[in-house]
Parts: sequence; C-alpha cells; structure tokens
Amino acid sequence: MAQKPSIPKGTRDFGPSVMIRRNYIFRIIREVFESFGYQPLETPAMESLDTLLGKYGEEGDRLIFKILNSGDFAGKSGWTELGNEITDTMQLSKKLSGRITGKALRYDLTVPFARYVVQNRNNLTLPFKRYQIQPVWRADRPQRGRYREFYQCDVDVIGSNSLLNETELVQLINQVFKQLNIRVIIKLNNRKILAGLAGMIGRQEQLTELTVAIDKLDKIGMDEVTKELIDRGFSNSDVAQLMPVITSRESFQGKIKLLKELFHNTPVGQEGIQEMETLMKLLDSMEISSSLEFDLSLARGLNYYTGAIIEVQSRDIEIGSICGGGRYDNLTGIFGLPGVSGVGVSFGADRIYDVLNQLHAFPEDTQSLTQVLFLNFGEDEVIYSLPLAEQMRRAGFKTEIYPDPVKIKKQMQYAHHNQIPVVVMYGEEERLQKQITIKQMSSGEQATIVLHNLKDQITQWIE
RNA sequence: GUGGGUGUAGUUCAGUUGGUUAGAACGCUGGAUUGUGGUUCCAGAGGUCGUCGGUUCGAAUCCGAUCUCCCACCCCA
Repeated sequence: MAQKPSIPKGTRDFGPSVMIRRNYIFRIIREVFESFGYQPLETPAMESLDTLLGKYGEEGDRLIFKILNSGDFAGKSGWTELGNEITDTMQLSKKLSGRITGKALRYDLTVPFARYVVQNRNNLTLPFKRYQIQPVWRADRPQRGRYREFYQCDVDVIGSNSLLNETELVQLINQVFKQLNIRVIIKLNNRKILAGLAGMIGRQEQLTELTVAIDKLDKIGMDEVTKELIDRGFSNSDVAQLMPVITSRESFQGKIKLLKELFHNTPVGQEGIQEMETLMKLLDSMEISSSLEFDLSLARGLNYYTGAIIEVQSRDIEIGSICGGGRYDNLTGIFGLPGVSGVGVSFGADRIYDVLNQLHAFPEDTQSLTQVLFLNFGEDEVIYSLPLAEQMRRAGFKTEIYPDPVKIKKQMQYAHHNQIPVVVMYGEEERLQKQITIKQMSSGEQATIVLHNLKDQITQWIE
C-alpha cells in the first residue's frame, strides 16, 4: 500500500511557480482575443463518441481517448454470444467497443465548437466569434513537447466568408506574440493553391497525399520529400513539375506570377491566388511587425481546411509551430448544417511556455505572490495582527498570517522559501510599546516603527 | 501502431569479476540559537534496489517475463 503515487503517462501537474507563468500566457492571449471581440465559450471535457469519430481521419480516430460506460457492460453486451460468432479478436474488440463506450474526451476544440454551433443554430447570430481555452486529450505516445493532455487556445469566427477575418487573425496573432515578446514568422498559404497544384498534374483526388508529403519540406528536405511523393504513387514528371514551385524562393509577387502562369487551366488554383492577393493587400494596409511569408510548402495535416492556412514559428527557438489554423468551409456540414464557413487559429500554450522559458522572457514579478507575512507569536497574540493584516490587504498588499504559533525560525524559513519580501512582527513586546517590527528579507534590514507608519514602510521596501 | 533505451532514498545519481550491514550530494526533520531566514557546525529520519519468476551456498549485480518512464518513427499542438 506504500506504493508511490503517480499520474498517467503524458499528463502533468503544474506547480505554483509554473502556474503563475502559464496564467501569464493565458491572460495575454485572452485579453487580445477579447480586444478583437471574440466571446468566451467552454464545452464539456467529454463528447459523445459519435460526435468525434470520423472527424480526424483514421489516424485521428485511433488517438481518441474513450470513456468506459458504467454498469455491467460485459453482461449486457452479450460477451459470450459475440465471442462465439466472431473469432477475429480485432473484429470482436470493435464490436464490443461499440457497446461498452459511448463517450470520449475531446480531441480538439474545433469539432466541439462546430457541434455547439449546429446545436444552437437558432439562437446564434452569425457571424459568431468565439474563443475557447481548454485542455484536449490524445491517446498518443508522449515524447518531448508532446503530451496526452494539453491546452489549446482557439479563436474562430464562423458564418462569414470575408477575407477580412483571415486578415484580422493575422493581426491578432501578431498582437499576441508582440505582447509576449516572441519574434515570429507567420507563414501563409492557401489550400486552393495546393488543390491547383494537384490539379495541374491531374491528381486532384490525391490532394491529401500530396499535402502530407510537401508539408514536411522544411523538416526533412527536398530529397526526402521527393522520395515520399514517389512512394505515394506520384510519377517522376509530377515531381519534376511540383518541386520547383513549392521550393520557389521568389518574392510574394514572383510566386503569384509563377502560379498564374501554371494555373491558367485550373479554376481552383486561380481562386486561391486571388484570395492570397486580397489577403496580402489587406495586410499591407496594417502594421504587422512579424515577418510574413508566403510558403507554398505549407499544408497542415488536418484535411478539413479548404482556404487560407496559417502557421506561426518562433524565429529564435526551434520547436515547430506554436500557432496554426485556417479556413474550413464545411465543418458544420457533417452535423447537418451545410454552407457555414469558418476560419480560426489555435495557440499551443505549452510550446509557447517552452519558448518563453528558453528565451528567459517571462516577466520577473510573476514569481512571488505573497508580499507581506505576519508572524504568529501565539494564539492570543495573533488576534492583534488580524486587523492589521486586513488593513494591509485593503492597502493593496498580498498579505498572509502564519497560521500556527510555531518557532519564529520556522516562520522565517517559510517567508524565505516562499520569497515573501516583507515580514511583520507584532508580538507582546511591540504591542506594549505601541510599535511594530518589520523586516525586509532581501537585505535583512529590520526596523521598529510606530504603528501608523507600517503601510509607508512596506511600500518603501517593496518598491 | 513500429523500433531503441531506462528503472537503486523525496530528487539527481554512485555501487568493482555476484560476497556479509546498499552509499553520496542536494532536500527534509531536530539541535547549536526558548523573538529572526539565507552561511556554518552537529545529529537524525528516509530503501520490498520497478514487479514476478529462474540460476546460485549467496543476486541491486547474471537470465527470462512483465510493467514503467524516456528517446526516435508515424502523426500532431
């Protein structure tokens, strides 16, 4: 029974000092989201399994955390009956899982959002702008920078086709990272341009294979991507046509010109070019301090994107994307509400944390919380400290009283370990002389002063 | 899902060709100091050596299985 407690693989506890820093990130993100008029939304940790299945591809389905039903599911599911007629265990498992689980933990925030929109379609005024900051779960095998439980910070606007939304999101991304002091590259592309490329070589139906392969360009390089494309059934001439385009180092205008020539017979591609040009034109009219890049190899894995795609990388720390998203034309369609287009991005709080940590870019004062500690000199003595502590709180100091009348040494250690800058002593000696002793921990300096000077002295020492 | 590594005190790790009582540092508790933290000194607590089995007179050490965590791939934030 003396077994060591532990938490499940890929999950984490966040101690106080980490939480203070995480809250700093969430606070900035939330404030920026709200400044653009996005409204808060939360959805349950668990969704019906049907809501989630089939939305993330075959690979995604496997990574969904399922929740076991309560009750005697073995008996109800007719275990023996099933077992007798099916000998293939994989098939048996599949059949059984349909009966023993009907709920699952959410895999991302976009699908629950789509579900919410469809469910409340009669009460929502479109366009609907919402943000959502909640954990999501994936039954993946964890490794560095990848967890089974992690937070996503999503902003989406649904029910508007305007490219102004994309523009605004870029502006919002820029604002978040500006406030966090992270220098970023915002990469842009358009799914329709990728579809145009697939169309150009006559392989529209293999768009997904194409995008999965070229998305790895900056990770594994040109040769490996070529190899992968061949493996996925593309011909040498396909690759010969594609590679020069997606690796093009031309300027924005250069790339547009190149694509226009290539896409004279592919309407989807032309549409993509037009959207890209409009977006760039709109962005030109704003002050975006981050560098923008038109990256033709940017594809993003999720295959529900249909228009613009966005991905953000840190300029200083190699950690993959710290924010990403795009436009999806028909996400609510699978829930029976077609024709509602949405666009959104998601910030990866955990990776942003790592970037700030490695850059030492967290603000200093996020560390200590309590500013003033009243020592406890005994059950009777401490009563006289109570109103003083309350006065200090009203004066704006985070104040606590040590709860137990233990040795002063121990109480001082508590102040030291919690980095509390000021300790106040109001024991019998002080009280009889109508004075109070106050100590600044950083310098060790200590002063005995008259009561009404307490506030001023603390102010002076904390600043 | 595929492949590689790891496991000894709260934490980070030593532990010789298998040998008697498994160590260190840091941390923790108490004391030197009954109203004073950080530095110092003294003392103390803390271990089913991941688990189960095997080889052996004898296993932290060798073998097998199993679990765990870490790393890479697939995929993703």
